Amino acid sequence: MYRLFDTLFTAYGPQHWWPADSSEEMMIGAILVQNSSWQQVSSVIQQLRQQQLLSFLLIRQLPAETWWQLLHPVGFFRVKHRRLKALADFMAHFADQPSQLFQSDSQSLRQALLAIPGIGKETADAILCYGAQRPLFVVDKYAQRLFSRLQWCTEITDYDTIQQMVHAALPADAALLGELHALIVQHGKLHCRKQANCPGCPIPFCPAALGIVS
DNA sequence: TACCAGGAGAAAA
DNA sequence: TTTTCTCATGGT
Repeated sequence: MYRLFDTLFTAYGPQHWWPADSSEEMMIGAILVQNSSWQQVSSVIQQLRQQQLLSFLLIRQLPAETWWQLLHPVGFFRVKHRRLKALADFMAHFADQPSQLFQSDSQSLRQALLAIPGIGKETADAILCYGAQRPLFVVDKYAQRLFSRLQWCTEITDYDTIQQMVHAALPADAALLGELHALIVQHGKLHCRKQANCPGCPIPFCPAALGIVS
């Protein structure tokens, strides 16, 4: 796992995740990016920032139709508004201050986030890692695909097993685990796409890149 | 044209 | 319990 991190870091350099100006923006972005490209989400967030709409309060106050229009470019705009609303309702219990929410220990924080409709393990761990600086590896399709091609797991290995594998191999360091996830996403976009044949893959020990397996 | 993107949850089997 | 379907726009 260290070798993978070093290889990816050498190839791509620091990724500077999560690209957000505040924890509030980070949490909103985590919902918006679900099953969507960051390119689309980034432009929407930029618009929201310019209009000073990146606020849990305004998510609660403005009518759904307004948010549907604002979120339209990222897709799933009705679903994502509903999820943002659920998150904003939850944050009202913490005066809309992520810093208040993040005072809890990691386990109860994760359970609380997972209890919010629309926040699953990946989104919860992203908020914990990048928002609250907790040492949790975010498992996504890119990680599963890469580890599968490295023959460290299969394509149906579940989230918890993959996460535990990474946690067992690396120190409990939020910056390190966050950087690894970001590097894997960057690598996935460039060389490890779903139906790609890994052209130009910088991982010398990847069986798929070597053509050993498909 | 078809596939895919920094998922999650409900419904069906 | 596991698999399938739904949500939806935009880039490649």
